[in-house]
Amino acid sequence: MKVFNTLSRKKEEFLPHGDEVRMYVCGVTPYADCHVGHGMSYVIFDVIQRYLQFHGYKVKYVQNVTDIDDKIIGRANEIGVSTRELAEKYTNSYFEDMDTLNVERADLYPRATEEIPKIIEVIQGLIDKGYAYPIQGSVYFRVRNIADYGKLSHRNLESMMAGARIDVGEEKEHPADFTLWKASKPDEPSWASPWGQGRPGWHIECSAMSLKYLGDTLDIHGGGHDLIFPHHENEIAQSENFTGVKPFVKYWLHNGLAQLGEEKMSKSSGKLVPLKKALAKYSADAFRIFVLSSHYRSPLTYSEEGLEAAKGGVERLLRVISRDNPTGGKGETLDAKPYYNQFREAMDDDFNTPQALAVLFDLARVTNQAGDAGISIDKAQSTFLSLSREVLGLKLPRIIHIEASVTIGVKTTADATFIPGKLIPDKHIPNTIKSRVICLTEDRMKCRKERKWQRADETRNKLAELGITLEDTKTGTVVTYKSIPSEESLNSLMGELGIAP
RNA sequence: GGCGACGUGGCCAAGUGGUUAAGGCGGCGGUCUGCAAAACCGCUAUUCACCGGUUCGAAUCCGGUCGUCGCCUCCA
Repeated sequence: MKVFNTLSRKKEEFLPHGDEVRMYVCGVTPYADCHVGHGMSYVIFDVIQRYLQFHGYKVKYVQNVTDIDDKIIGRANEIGVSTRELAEKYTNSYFEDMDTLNVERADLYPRATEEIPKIIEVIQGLIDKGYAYPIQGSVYFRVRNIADYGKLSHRNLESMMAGARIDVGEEKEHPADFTLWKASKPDEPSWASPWGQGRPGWHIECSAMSLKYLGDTLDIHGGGHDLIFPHHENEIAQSENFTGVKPFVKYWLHNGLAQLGEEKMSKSSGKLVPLKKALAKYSADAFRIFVLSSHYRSPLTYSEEGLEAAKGGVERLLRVISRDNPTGGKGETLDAKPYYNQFREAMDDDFNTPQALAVLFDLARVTNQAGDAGISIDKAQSTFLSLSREVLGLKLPRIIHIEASVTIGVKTTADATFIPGKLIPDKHIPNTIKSRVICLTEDRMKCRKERKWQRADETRNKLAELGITLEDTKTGTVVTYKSIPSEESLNSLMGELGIAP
């Protein structure tokens, strides 16, 4: 298995140093709702984590929550709540979104505010070794002493100075020195430290938490491409010089950023789409397919067209697993092994999910072909499900067929409650609605039997207008709810057709 | 200014030296169907931004041009 390492800018053979992969991914600063860029990033690392497990690795996955920083303080003051309340609210919102997206929980979500002792320990250690210095209640990292500073972002101090965009803090020895501990103002949340009341700087909590929970060397450290500098660069400086152990991280993985139009999606630019908004309109499966159909290191331009395309793809996948296995067929069974192998090969090559998806769609086609030809597809379907659900984290709910009745001599399979774009679980459809729809469906079955095509088509069209599609198959009619209609609308339709409720 | 990434069919997107350039969405034609839908079949890039070069051979390597984006400041 090969992964692209930002540090070497090369694909490298993935060799974790223990029997457990230690993985750390930068989490959120909970001061606002997530946008689709966050969704993209966490879906990607979710798939990476899932694939590692699928591959047979044990994974210990830690993700931080930076629940104290300038933005949290600013926002909390703005709306008049405590920083704790604000962070709590948006941390919950984050988990809500992750659950919607079917993102598996990390093993641990340490909070910055709960790790102050470890943070102080690391800062003190750095001071003791001469890598940091306190001034007026704050502590700064002394970048100049680090020979290999810039190795991750592939830049050096001189070229950074040439950019001339670095603030020259009066207190700092060098403009590139960064804050480890920030002296607090009287009205700000603060913690006691050897340097006075204050709070952690931005980068230090990740070093402290990863060292505490995963040890001196991580196998994987992930995050958005925008974190390479300064965040991850500074983490390396802090961690390696505190522990004296190199490397701090074996493999640095960075995902490309979500873009809106031609620009990067970010809170500061205001160019963003809230994740909740996207997920109100599109299913988690559609979102995941959208994200995974481009390579994780490439930027991804968010668009409704893209989501629509993904939605269409989900529908195909959904139908494959919802097919009945042909019975009384030729006794042959479709062998999905070659597709399984190709899928693994794609994922082994730096998590090439677009390629893996292509394999899945190929498997979808041959499965449908086989099903049409009366060849057994149950093995293919289970391979298909395992790859799409376990590895890609798709939900792919099976369209369920419920035997409604056989009153008219034709097997009626009603129900089916899922739509590819947006999921409506069966249990969310009221029985009063279901019974009316079944009634209408049975009436239509009768019409079809009596060759009253016009009336049958009319029922189908009217139901379609109400968000319910009917598909006639050899074994019956499959009903799919794309939205839940009102009882009145169904009553009036039944009235028009002269059907007693 | 420094560093980096990218430019593949109508849209999205794999492929990075050698079979007919994956896959999805969309479109067109067909099979099936009472008609649809779904599924399946066929067609939809002689060509990979442009110009040169290396090579027996390049979308893939090198040089240049144009265009887009990212980081260098908070950011997944």
